[in-house]
Amino acid sequence: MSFTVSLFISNLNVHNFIDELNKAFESRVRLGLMSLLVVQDEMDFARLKEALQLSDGNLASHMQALEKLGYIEVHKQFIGRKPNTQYAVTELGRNAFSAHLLSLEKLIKQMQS
Amino acid sequence: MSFTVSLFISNLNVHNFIDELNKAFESRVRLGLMSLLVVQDEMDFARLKEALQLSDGNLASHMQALEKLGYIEVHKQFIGRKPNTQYAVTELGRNAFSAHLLSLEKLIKQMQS
DNA sequence: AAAAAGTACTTTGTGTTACAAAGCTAATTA
DNA sequence: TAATTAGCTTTGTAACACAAAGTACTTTTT
Repeated sequence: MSFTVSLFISNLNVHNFIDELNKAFESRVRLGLMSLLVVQDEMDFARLKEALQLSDGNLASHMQALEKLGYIEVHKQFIGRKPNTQYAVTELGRNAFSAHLLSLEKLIKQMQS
Repeated sequence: MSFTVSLFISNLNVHNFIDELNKAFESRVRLGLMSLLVVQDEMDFARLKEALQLSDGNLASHMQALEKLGYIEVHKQFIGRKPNTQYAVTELGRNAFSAHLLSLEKLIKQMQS
């Protein structure tokens, strides 16, 4: 009897952890982009593209999605006379990503015990 | 100069971690299914469906995909006179999932340092 | 005996996503 | 003047997720 109960709780836990995960960060690319931006504070289009081996269009659309969610900010400037687009994570984005990693971490720890 | 070099290495690392992640386990549902099966050894259709709040069709198609990849096995039986389908993770699945979690863990630790 | 419900799907349809490839704009360098 | 750079946008395709409905067979309920 207590066996059944504990199984039920364990299943519930998994469900909760899963629900805490942020859909916006599911994909490997998004995980990579956020990881880089959280650490680097600012990175431009070319550097991100190079770092994650993405096509122009693919990177642009991922960034657009993250921007629409308010997770990153775009700063356009000129370096010398060349256009340059810098991306930075917002406070909201930083918090959301932290929460996501924390949920992942909890899930992983749950698995290891 | 050494600053530039260390940045380059850091970017490379992220790229490597991301590449190690298994596409099959990207989605929250897949993560949940595998987590449950790794811990529970065997679970049936109804329990999985209940635990993760999935529709019949959605669960069936996820399980089919995981089975096709060789990550889970299906055991059909009768309990009393009712049909019952048990799912279990395979050795391959267990290893693949472990590797995935390990890569996630490495990525997270990288972020925290 | 007939109707309802359980078990585990399959089928169908829809909307979302990922992504590559090509096009585009405006400037810059060769 | 031609090619390149920078950063997109557009277009098209294939994959995916998912709900809802349909299916087949059985069992339970009435």
